[in-house]
Order: sequence, then C-alpha cells, then structure tokens
Amino acid sequence: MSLRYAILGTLSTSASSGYDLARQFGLGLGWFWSASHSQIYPELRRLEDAGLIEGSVTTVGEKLEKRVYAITPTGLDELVAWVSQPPQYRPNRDPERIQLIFSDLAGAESVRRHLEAHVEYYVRRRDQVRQTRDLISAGKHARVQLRVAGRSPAEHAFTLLLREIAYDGDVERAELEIAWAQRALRALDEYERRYRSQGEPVANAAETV
Amino acid sequence: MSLRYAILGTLSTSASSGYDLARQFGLGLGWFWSASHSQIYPELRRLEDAGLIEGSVTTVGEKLEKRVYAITPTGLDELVAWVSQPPQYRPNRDPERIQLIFSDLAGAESVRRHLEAHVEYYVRRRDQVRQTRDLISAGKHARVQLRVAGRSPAEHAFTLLLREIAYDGDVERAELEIAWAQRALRALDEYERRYRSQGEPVANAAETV
DNA sequence: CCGACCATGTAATATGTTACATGATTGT
DNA sequence: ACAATCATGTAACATATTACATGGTCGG
Repeated sequence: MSLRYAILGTLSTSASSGYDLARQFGLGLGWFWSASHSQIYPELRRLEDAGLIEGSVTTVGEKLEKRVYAITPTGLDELVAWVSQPPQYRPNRDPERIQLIFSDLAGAESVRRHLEAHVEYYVRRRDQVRQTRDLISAGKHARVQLRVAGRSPAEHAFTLLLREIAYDGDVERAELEIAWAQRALRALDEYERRYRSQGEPVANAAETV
Repeated sequence: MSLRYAILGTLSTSASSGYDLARQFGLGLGWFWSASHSQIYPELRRLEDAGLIEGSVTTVGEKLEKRVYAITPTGLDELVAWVSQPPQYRPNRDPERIQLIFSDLAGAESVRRHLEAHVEYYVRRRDQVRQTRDLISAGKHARVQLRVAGRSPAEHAFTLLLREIAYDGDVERAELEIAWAQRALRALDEYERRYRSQGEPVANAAETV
C-alpha cells in the first residue's frame, strides 16, 4: 500500500500530474520510494475512485492534455492516519548479501570486484543525497519551500527537521556501506597474504574433478 | 530472479526439502532473504524443470512424503555465474522514511513513537544477528559447518570470512539505525524545547479551519 | 524540421502475500 | 487424545518490471 501513500504525500505538497509524480520518484524522492509511470497512472485512477484525490484536465499548448491531481480532505486524513501508524518492517531481501555469502564458490577476485562496485555505488549515492540534504538545510530545495509556504515558523522548522533527519540517515547509511566494504577489502587482502595461491574457488575444484 | 539463487545457494550447502528451505528463509538466512512456502514450492518445480536441481522422494514414517532437492552440476555452474556478476542495485523502497518525511502532518508525538519503535526493532535485530555471527566465528554454526566440511583450510577460512563480513555488516547497519534514531529523538527534544506548544500538527490546523 | 522532452496510457510478465486446503508424525 | 510441528500444495490478490503504443510541445 505504500505507493498509494507516497503519492498522497507528494500531492500533499502540491497538486501534480502523473508525469510529475514519475519524475519525483526518479529524482530526490526516489531515494526513499521509486515507481514507474506504468504503476503510477493506474494508481491515480484508483485513488480518484476512492475519493482521496481529485483530477482536473488542463491543456498544454493546443491539444496536449494533462491531468493534474490534488489531494482531497479525505485523502489528507488517510495520509495523516497512515503516517501516524507505527512502522511496519517488511521482510528483508538483499540480493547483494546473498551473492556475497555464496561467493565462496567463486573466489577472492570475484569478491573483490563485488566490494569495489559496492563502494563505487554508495559513493555516488552518498554524494547525491548529501547534495539534496544541503539544499534542504539551506532552504533552497524547491519542493520543500513549496511545502512550508504559509506555515508558522514552528511548522516550518519541524518540516525541515524531519527532512534533515531522513536525508542524514541516508547519507550515513551510504557512509557505512563504504566503510564496511573498504574494511572487507582489507580483510580480503589479509586473507590472501595468509593463504597465498591456495584460495582457489571451490566450484573450479568441483568442475575439474 | 534472486529467489532462484537464494535457493540454489542454500542447496549448494546441502540437499533440502521445500519445508527446510522455508525454515531457512525464516531463520538465519532470513536476514538476507526471505520467502514463504507458497513461493518456494512452485520455484522448486521450475528449477527442476530447468535441470538446475534434482528432487528425490523419501518417506518420513509410514506415508508422509518428502521431496528432497539436490543441486546439479548445471545448477552449480549457474549459481557460480550469478554470484560472479557485479551487484545490481534495485530501486529503493523505504516505507518508514516516507512515513517520516510526511510526518510533519502528524506532529512531534507521532514522530517520537515512530523513532522509538525504530530503535526497538533494530535492537532486537542487532542482538539476533550478532548471536548468529558469534556462532559462525566460533565455528559452531551447524549449516556453516556443513558447508565447509571436507574443504581445505584456505577454503574453510574463506567461507568463514565472507560470512563474518556479511553478518558484521548487518550488525553495523542495525547499530547505525539505533544511533540515528536516538540522535533524531534528541533533535526532536531540542525542537520541542525551542517551540514549546507551537508545534501543532499541520493537518489538525487544516481540519479545524 | 528534428531531437529532447512532455504526457498518458495498456499488456504481458514476474514477484510476493495471504488465505485456503489437506493430511501425517511426534511427543506428552 | 491432542497439540505442535512436519510436509506439500493451490488460488486469489497485490505489487512491480519491461515492453508496447501513441501523440504533442518547445527550443534551436
């Protein structure tokens, strides 16, 4: 059900078209939730049928139709009820870790490549999230500006605080992943020093029997 | 496709029934991959049709049938090819963060409850993962013992190393989440001190207009 | 005029959850 | 006997990915 609330949340900042939402889920918000347009358009219809949002058709240029959806009071109630719920932790699915723990079949070089790619991915991610976080702190993030427009200083500060907490957490996660992978690479070096040229992959051994 | 490889990986340690796999995915391995029996049984059939595993029927007691699946050489090749691939990072979906960033609509008390639940969840998780990690390091983890049985000291050490790296990473992630949430709780205290009784939820304000 | 982008949809397939369904074994 | 656990499946539904499909606008 989270797609539904990710959409409602975005619309609680400003009315948007499906296309806009798809872009949001690909940019800043994409670190926390992503969805493709093929998932968004049908969901918007369902939300409208449920009375949680209301669409209006506008035209761009001469003929190009655009449906802009706004959240309704009912929709806002639903959203508030959802965010107030205790978090529900879903079962974990971590393909990278599965790859890693079964990589004893593939050997140290494969693990090294895996960990190096891990560092690379999270360095990029950390930098991008940090950039967004800094924009927010500086009060220059367009959508956050939109969200706090017309609110009291206390509300303004509260919105900013929550965003900073969320983005900081993501930056820290990325930093952890980088540090972890680098430590793992050093442990791998240590392993190779100790067992030089004896660490052949198990599967190769099996294949050559 | 990861369910497929999570199963192949588990079977590369020892032949198992669907029921056994479902249990594995609920226990230790469940931190990295989980699946329910209704997903496992059909997947086992598909893996068998693809020639990656081979099932044999045994009987428990008088009548109770049990299908035990073993990985085939083709299956092992497939698994090795998969773990050797660079990691493929899937789009993020983090319902808790979505809840948090839109919680400016619900107020500080709601956020406090959210963060406290977060700490509670990750403390439990950290303790459980750490326990498993310690079992592995001590050489007392039954399935890891099974996996390294008959291997050279170098291979043995390599398997152990990878498991330690993986489980350590999960413990560290949990510790990060705990520290992050506790810091966020302090920041929330600070906020409340500063804006005492002005921090009413935005949605309440909207409702009472 | 043409390429990048705006804009909205559907279809087929893959993946994952919850509920329904059945029956045997083991230990107390 | 009875409860907990072993053991295997299907069905309905929800969620997510990839591919197919169409056409308009805007700036250079």
